[in-house]
Amino acid sequence: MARRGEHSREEIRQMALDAAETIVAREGYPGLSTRKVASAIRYTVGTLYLVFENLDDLTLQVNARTLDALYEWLRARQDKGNDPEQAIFALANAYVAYAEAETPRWSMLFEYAVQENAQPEWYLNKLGRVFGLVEAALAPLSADALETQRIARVLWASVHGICLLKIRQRLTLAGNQDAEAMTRMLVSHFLRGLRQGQKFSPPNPV
Amino acid sequence: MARRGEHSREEIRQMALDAAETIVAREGYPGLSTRKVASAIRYTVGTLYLVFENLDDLTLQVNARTLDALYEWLRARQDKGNDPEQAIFALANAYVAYAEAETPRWSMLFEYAVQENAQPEWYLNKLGRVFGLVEAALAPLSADALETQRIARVLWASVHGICLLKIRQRLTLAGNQDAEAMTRMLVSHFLRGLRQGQKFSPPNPV
DNA sequence: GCACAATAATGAACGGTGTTCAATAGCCAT
DNA sequence: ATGGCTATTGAACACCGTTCATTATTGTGC
Repeated sequence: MARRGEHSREEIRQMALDAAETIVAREGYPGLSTRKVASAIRYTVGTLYLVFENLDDLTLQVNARTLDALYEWLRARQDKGNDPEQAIFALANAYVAYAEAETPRWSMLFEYAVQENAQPEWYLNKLGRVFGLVEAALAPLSADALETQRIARVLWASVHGICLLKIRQRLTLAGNQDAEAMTRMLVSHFLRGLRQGQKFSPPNPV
Repeated sequence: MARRGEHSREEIRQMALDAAETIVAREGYPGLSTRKVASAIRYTVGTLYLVFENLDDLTLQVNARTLDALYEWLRARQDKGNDPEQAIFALANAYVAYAEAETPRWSMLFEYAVQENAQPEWYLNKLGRVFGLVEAALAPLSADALETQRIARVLWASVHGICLLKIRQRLTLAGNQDAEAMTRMLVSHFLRGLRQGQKFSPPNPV
């Protein structure tokens, strides 16, 4: 038996999350199991259930860490110049690069099917923080904050879709163009269309 | 014991796929199991393994059926008018509508993580057929078939990304715009940008 | 009509999974 | 030193995918 009180609950939590990340990195999300995590941190399954509600909870917390890591990754690669298009390119490329560099972790964000969409608010906030980076880059293009948010959602969902295609299908179906070319096509056309549209309509359309 | 030869292999295959679809519709992909399928068709697990390689194989064949159904769904809702933008809108809305109407089946297409990307060619062909509809709608916008294919891939990956956001996050993060508004924003800006870009560069850019 | 060979179908067995909770073992205060 | 408190355990339960020796049923040849 592990010595009583050798680790605090919080220490065990961190150890478990570390172990889970290692397992996911090596075997992917399907390879993650309570028994593997428990034995990796030299505790038993029972102990895990004192710290996590269940495997879903553990999964969500691993994903939360991934969102934090992704946020920092994107922030470190931001283009702080004045050209919004350049800034968006930089973000999109950084996003695709993260998905490539940390494919299992990144995949797990979406493979873990959220039943009944019960993502807690703190988790949605972490997601929102990532979207916030996109909004910040887009802000110069629109005076309206709500409109900026909408544009950011649409654009980022699209970049994500391309990223999925790259990672999951290895671009078999993408006519051999790479993800960078695809995001460039998407972003440049979308932003050009956006600017053109604004020329002929008020900046805050109803 | 089921009477020997009561059903042909092919009949058992179809019964199993029907049963699997019902289970997925009711409980989602995670609820699918060999034992449930077997008991639904009043055979035992062993028999399933005479007809399918394993559960992955069965899953892939369910997905193949979904791709066929999706193809027919989209084809039935095509806009055969002359306006490519209208045609793309119609396809995008039909795609989102299918995802809404058949959420578990649709989700399963992506929840089933293809390890090592071992999708067989016949499966990729079915996927390609769906993309083909998008290409056909886009064809009037570009003389170059390869370019059309690339545009279709980018645009459809993007529509898919928006669709994912709608289904998985219930648009919590999309600033309450609905998926139709998002796809309209995406498609209209993207296509406007595309047309504008072509004004200033040769129709077949190098 | 009967025995037999061929084979369709079975289901127990194996090693895995998430989850629970009575039992236990280690620490602290007395 | 002892007893109580509780952190930790791990066996138990109900599931899972997969295999394959066994069984049951059939059509065939006599």
